[in-house]
Amino acid sequence: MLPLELIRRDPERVRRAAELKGEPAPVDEILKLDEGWRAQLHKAETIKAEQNRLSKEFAKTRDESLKEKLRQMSDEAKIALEMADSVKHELDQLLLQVPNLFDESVPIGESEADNVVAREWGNKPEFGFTPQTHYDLGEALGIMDFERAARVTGSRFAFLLGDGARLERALVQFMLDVHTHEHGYTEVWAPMLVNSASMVGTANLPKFADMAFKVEDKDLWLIPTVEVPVTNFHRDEILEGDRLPMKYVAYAPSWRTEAGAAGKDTRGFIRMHQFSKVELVKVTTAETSMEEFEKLVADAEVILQRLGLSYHVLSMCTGDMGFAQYKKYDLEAWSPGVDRYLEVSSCSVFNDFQAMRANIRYRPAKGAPPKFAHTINGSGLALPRTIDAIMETYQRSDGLISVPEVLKPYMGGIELIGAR
RNA sequence: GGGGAGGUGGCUGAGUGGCCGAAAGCACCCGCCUGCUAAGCGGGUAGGGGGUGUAAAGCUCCCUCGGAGGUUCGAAUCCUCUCCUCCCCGCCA
Repeated sequence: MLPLELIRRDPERVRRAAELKGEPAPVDEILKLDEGWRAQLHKAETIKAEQNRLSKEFAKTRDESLKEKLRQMSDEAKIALEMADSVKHELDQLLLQVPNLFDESVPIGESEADNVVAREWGNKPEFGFTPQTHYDLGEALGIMDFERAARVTGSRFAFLLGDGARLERALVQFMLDVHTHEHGYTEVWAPMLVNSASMVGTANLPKFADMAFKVEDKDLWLIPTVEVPVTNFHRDEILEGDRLPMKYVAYAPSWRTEAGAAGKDTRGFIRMHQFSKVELVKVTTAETSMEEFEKLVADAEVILQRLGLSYHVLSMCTGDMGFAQYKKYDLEAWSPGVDRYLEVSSCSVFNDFQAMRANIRYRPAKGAPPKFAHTINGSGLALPRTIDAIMETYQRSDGLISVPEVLKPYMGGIELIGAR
């Protein structure tokens, strides 16, 4: 969330950011409630101060005549504080609904059509035949099964089998190895259910409740991304400034309801209710966050480069970047079978937006007052579409799939996927 | 799942109704001392919010001892609920 103080001081800036993001922002209501809250709080605290003073006097003098008056003041103070609290509560709820500001470098725009290609890498592969889609290849080779998944669970789930399942496992291992050994991230194995406070911390609540699966009768949610438990790992903590940036990499499944995506990407291994993801998370300072963000994006790109996949980096425009993000890049891998780019990573910097919600702070120096941290995260990478891009890029005319060089050690040395 | 013990500042830990936002120790910071280091001596160091300051500082008030309620003029301390941790028993991959 944004600091109340910022909204007081510069409401116009907040309004403008919200407008360009296409998000509603209850700035006027907030300003009004803020004024009311402060007036009521002042009133309540005045009564409370007097009550505290007289109560101390009573402790000394034991003057019984004070007692009845104190009893009354106690009630008055309680009511006044309750009134202030209820306004503050309302105010806090509204604050959670205000979208983040955005960086100067973010392109202004309304939809995905306005996103800007920041850079491209690799050449789109040429085939002497018409390339097949990953789902045709996968079903023909018996390594992907959507039909049985629909029977066992429902739509937007998949079984991977044989070399397909192994490819998924190999990719996870490969990505984790690169990020831990070469990029200096600490591997994390995280809970896959989190409580509501954590969901609020990363801004998945209250706004995006319908995107996540909720456990019945419990205050637990299936993680829509492992970013949620990993970022909340430091919730309500004050970190030592010299330990920053904290760098984590976590592998976990993500669960999403995909509400609002009806009819979109219904074919293939693209938009699943459950998908694996290797996620990068950083907690850092205001001074270094933009630089650390660019480095994180580069760390994710390394995976695509090593896999030999052609991709481009999109700088997301204001209207397409989302509620909580301060700046965001999407990495999209070229998938010749479906003949389009598939999003395999989304990398965002949040400034202190999440940290304020999750109360993650750090002490810049010994004895200095704590400041809110900056949080960053990005996929490095999401599995299904990476698998799609590999299958489609490395397919052969006979319908078998070559194993990318870097994955061979992770695939037991096999050269071809689907060979029997 | 049953029984028991606990949750206090960066950490350890004392505190059973007002003198407590909190002893003591550790850690850390500033100063003194010392040829250097260690030791020693003196001082300082929780978080959040409101008001007042152009800002910072300062001053001042309010809140916070896992969380939410309650009793009381007054709660870290008493009561209820709840979450978490530890120990014993049972069950289980």
